[in-house]
Amino acid sequence: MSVTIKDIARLANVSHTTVSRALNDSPLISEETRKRIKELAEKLGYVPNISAKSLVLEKSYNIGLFTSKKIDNMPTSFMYEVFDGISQVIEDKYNLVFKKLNDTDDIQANIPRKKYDGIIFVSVDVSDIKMLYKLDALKVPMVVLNRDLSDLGMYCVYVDEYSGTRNAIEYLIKSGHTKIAIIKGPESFITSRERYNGYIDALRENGLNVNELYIKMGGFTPDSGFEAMDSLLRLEDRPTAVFASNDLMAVGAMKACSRWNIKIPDDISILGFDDMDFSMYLSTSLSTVRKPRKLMGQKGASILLDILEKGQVSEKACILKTDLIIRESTKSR
Amino acid sequence: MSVTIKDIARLANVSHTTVSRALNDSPLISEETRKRIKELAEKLGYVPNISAKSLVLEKSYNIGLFTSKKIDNMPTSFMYEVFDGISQVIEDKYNLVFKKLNDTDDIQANIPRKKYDGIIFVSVDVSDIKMLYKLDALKVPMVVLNRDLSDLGMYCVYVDEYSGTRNAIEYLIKSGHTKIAIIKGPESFITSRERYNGYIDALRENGLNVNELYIKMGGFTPDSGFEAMDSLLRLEDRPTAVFASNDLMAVGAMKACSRWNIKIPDDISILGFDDMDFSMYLSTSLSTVRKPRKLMGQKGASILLDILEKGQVSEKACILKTDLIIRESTKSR
DNA sequence: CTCCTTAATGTTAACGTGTGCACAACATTA
DNA sequence: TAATGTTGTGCACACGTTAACATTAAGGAG
Repeated sequence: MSVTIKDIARLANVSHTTVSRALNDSPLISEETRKRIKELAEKLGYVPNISAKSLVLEKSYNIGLFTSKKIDNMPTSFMYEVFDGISQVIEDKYNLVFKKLNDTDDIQANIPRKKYDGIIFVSVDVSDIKMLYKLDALKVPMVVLNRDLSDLGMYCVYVDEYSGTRNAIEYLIKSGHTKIAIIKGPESFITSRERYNGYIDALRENGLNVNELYIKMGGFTPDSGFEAMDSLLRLEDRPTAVFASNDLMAVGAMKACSRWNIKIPDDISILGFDDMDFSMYLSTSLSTVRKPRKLMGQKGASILLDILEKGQVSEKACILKTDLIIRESTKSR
Repeated sequence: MSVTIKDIARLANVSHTTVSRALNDSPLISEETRKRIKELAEKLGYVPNISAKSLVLEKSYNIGLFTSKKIDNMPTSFMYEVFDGISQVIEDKYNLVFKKLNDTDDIQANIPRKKYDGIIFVSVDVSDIKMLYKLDALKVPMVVLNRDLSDLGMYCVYVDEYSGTRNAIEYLIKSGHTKIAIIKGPESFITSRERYNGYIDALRENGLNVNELYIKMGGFTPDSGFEAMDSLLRLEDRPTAVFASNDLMAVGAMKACSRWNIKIPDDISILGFDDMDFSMYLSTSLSTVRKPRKLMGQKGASILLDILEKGQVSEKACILKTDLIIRESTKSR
């Protein structure tokens, strides 16, 4: 049996109420008793019973970290890095409870109000919106990561993928490329769309035509990048630069080039997105757009903590910037 | 305010005890009332208050997923895949609470007994043993992943990295290689040691000398693989095959080769370990040893669930096998 | 009809914590 | 000196649930 405030109370010759107050730094208690009780508690190795606290305070000390099943189509490291950032900020203040949700899941039944003091939702797919609405209806403080939903009044932390891509494509244009292809990510992924829009706008606003033949579908996996690149290389009029919507597809694309005996970057430039840990060390190191995944987790967590502890937060949305990293896989024309 | 068993009791004209019994399928209740109460509960959208349950049952419904800070030196996808396997098995039965521990952390204070019904510890570094002893002393059911500690009477699920490596090296030997180098992982990592031992024994038992010059240190990162390979290529008598203790270092090693204009696999064969999602799609696809990371998580979780729910489990240790995947980066002599 | 057994339900207490209210001791003001 | 304010502490209850024990009703055996 572990030590309770009643045990401490008995030994200190006070009521358990006094102990409770002393340990919670209530102003109603004299400095002297507070010190005495705290020392005693420390000595006895007192640890508060979370269940009892939860029951009376209507707090669970749980933070739900949710995402959709679609996350399985993302590179495995993505979720972990976000996660890592979050848990760094949360520390021991809350339990971080991870769950993959289906949009068919009954959120009302499985995510009861009482179970989570706050929610961090990592959104990857547009269809997540259904779940987000349901979660929002629970009236539990929530922060959405990886997607801009400030219009709906939700707190969100996301990366400006549009500008990130646009800058990258503009860099290629400035380097003399005019025939620039894109390998898109999964149709329904938010990041895919943003990156695609950045690509399109960069071309348009620099007076370049959008060539439908240069737009290929991919699935964020190396093999889809391979296939897409393969079909680009079959074109009579090949592009001189290819933007792969993520590094994993860029790897596949590079492999296709090596099959066709196409030299990177001499024959074709390749640009990725994400900057994964291996990207710098590919045989031809990959130029890419670095996305601050861990930082996104940290920001999201600290906003949620602000809401939970201070009851308010300075701004509804936090937008993070990417960095363009130029390595060996891109070259001027 | 949410619905409680007392609310249901009032509406059903029974005592709250009856409701509790009905919902928990107690044999003390008539089939008829059980059905009636359950329907009513469903209709009212009753959700049990976990805190109250926890308080009286002395159960937290939390499972701690712990690892050491050293995990940061592992490829980011490793932890996530293990994690993913675990949460697949745990489902909604427990909360999965992730925490990185320092060996300086006061485990007695931070991981109180009551807080976790069970613990899954992912061990990467030999020094983790200190934490494991402390955790074991809490007398909370625990399963250790990625390491054999059955000697200490702990439940464990791990991969036979020794045999995996040994088979891989023997494959190289059978392919005619005699000058085989290794790029080791971080000195204190358990997997590094197992893989190294597999390498050494494979050479010895096949009558090959162990050449100290062919043993290089690495840190499981691409750049360390690059450096190690670079120094191997400076040798007068170069190896004809290199075993990189993980795929990330293999990537770095391949880059070093491309800098030296060394052709893989014609001049040198490269073999990795892990089989990461991109390994198959490197320009020269990587031969490697596939490690069932997700499966390890699943097995560990199901053993823990058995302990928690059935009170016992068939076997203390579960050993998983690797697969040797031969691709383009290795070639016979 | 009485006594005993059994099945179904109710009564009450308990888990560990926080809080509204009451109260005592003491200090301040008029 | 009486009235009022301030400070520190304790009492009793509440939170939602389970469980030991008590009670009731019904049915069967004598």
